[in-house]
Amino acid sequence: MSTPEKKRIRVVIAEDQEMVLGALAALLEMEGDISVVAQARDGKQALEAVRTQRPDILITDIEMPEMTGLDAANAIKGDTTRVIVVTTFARPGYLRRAMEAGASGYLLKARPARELADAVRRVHRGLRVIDPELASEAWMEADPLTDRERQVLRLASDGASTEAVAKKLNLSAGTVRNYLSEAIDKLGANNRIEAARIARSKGWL
Amino acid sequence: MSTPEKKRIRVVIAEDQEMVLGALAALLEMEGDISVVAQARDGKQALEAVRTQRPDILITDIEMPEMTGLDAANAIKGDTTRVIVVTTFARPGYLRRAMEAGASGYLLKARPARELADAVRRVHRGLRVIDPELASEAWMEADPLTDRERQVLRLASDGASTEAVAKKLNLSAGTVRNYLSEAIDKLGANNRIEAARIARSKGWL
DNA sequence: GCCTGCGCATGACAACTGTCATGGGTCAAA
DNA sequence: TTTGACCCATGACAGTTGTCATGCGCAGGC
Repeated sequence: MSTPEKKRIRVVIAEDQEMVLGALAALLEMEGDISVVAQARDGKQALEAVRTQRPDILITDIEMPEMTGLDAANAIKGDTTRVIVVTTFARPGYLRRAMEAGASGYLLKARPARELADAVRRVHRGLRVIDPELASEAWMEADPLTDRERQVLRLASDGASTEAVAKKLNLSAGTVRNYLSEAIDKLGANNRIEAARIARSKGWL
Repeated sequence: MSTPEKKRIRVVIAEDQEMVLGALAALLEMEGDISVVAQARDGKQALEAVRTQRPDILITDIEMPEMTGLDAANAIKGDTTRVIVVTTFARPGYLRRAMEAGASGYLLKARPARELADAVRRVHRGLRVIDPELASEAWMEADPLTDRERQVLRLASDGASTEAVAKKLNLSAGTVRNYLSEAIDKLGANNRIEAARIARSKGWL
């Protein structure tokens, strides 16, 4: 082979679905200028891999066990390794948090496979890559919920009764009802179920 | 290359996330004995591809727009094309429905990437491939819900009030409450939210 | 220092939800 | 043809949920 043998872009991939992880790695390895130096199954593994491999780029999913990709991104903020978040979800809250965590890219799994390698190259060149679907301002919509409201809503949306939520958080039942009521109001919902659905769809839960 | 050039196993892949679709295709194309003859983004496209390409094997995701992978499997039941369902979810209801739809394989995306090609070969040889995690009898647990109960629960779990569900289904509010009550009882839940969560986790919703 | 936002609480009322008893109808299988 | 499963309905009751007014304490911004 007469490959010019320039230094390849060194990449670590984090993704909790083994099959997808392997497939994405195979995809990137096919590119002559990219090398996958480690594969991680969760956020913690991703962190370790970044610390030991010092890759140019970390490609990470968001929803993973142990530690989310967003938390991992936060942990390596300021590092020389740049982060590209690759996720299923077009949620404003996710994008916002990714940006706050210093990510250089936010790509949806709904995009064609070839865009991944492109994104790697662009980010390596110092550019930012935001999925076009998410690029508009509207997507940066701020999360209106307070921490407590979020906590309460999360538990309630798992099916816990007001009473059960109160016990778990050491609050009075009335207080829990107040928080839920506020959350429902802020989200323009009619009940806790709708509120949870809306919050989740925006990436606020 | 001195490839013996035997006939390759002809495969169609259906998966709604473009990036994953492309990556899986790349993964399989790397195998010398497998050829991806078409890529589908939803169940309808999968059906068309199977009709026109007459592949040996259809690899399909379940949750897709237009038509689920399970429905697609049902539609080509009896065909010479064998079906391997590849999904994120270890839900008994999904496995059961896949089997009833005549699928030859049920594989989780949590499995290593190399198992996909293995599964393709085994199924091509006439074998069945069921993910080990799903193989036990317990997973075949039957869905206790009636059609109406399922419908009502689904709508209610989206946040619709009893009244709203009743309107949508042209039922009286009381009837809806009865169905929900039965569903909650059958699933051992304490309220509609928990009931929906349980049903969903089993693949019954 | 004063205001604002947040956390937490209570009480009261109205609305919604879950349960139960009871009864009607259809349809398929035994 | 009888039984059983499913569909649909009503009414009544208790329990849960959502709303609102009101209040206290605490921290950060101005």
